[in-house]
Amino acid sequence: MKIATFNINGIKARAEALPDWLDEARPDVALLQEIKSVDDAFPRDVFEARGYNVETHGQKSFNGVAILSKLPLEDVARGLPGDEADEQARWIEATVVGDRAVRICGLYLPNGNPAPGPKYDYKLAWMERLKARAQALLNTEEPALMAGDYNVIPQAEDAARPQAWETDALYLPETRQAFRRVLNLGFTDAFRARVHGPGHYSFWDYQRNARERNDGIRIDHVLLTPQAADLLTGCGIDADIRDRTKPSDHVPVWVELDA
DNA sequence: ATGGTCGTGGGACGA
Repeated sequence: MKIATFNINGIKARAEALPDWLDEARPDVALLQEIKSVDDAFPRDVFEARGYNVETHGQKSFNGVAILSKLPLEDVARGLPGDEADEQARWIEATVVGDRAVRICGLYLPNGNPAPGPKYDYKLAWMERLKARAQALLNTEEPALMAGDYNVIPQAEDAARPQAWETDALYLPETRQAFRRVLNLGFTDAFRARVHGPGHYSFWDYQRNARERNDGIRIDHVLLTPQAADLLTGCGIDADIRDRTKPSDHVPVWVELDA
């Protein structure tokens, strides 16, 4: 089962690039972030025509997440638990039934800039709620994963110029600590389990020719429960997608599970 | 130090 996460930065703007990537990469499951669309405006027919089941959790103009799956989706849930007043569409999860059932969560973690400030407070509070959901997933002792745009640069090796991010909400010590607290519950960063060293990024800013200079950061992650990590057979970043016509500023990150 | 680029929606705001 191939599962990919992709921050598409607007479904309308990716009307060509997203289907093209799906046809090439052929993921069984694609977790999308920043669809920037309400549910009714999401072009689900484009994906249903390719054999995908479509579940969205949209919002007008901003945020918004979705799951595309060639396998049946069960028990779909929208919204990260822990704050009934939170109206931002940043979390969707479902059980994907292949050879085995896998609980799959798609997330768009708040950016948090500028820090300090209310947006950074929201980011840290959101990460606390994430930790609670993560612990609940572990407690099931079933294969599960949480994948998406974490807006977290975990370590210096995950940025081409880490010094440039020192005061940024994506790399502040408190941000990285909150991310480690989730990992330390018992999750595996799928990419780092298989690929070591610097130079592997999932985001390049549109500005300052960041892609041409490979001035990137690795902020899109797939975190696996131990039972999912047992099934891990591959992981990759489709960096070349960033060089296509009208690309997102993020690229897909994928895992292959024996499930 | 500043501004540089996108997307949404049709003006700012978010990233």
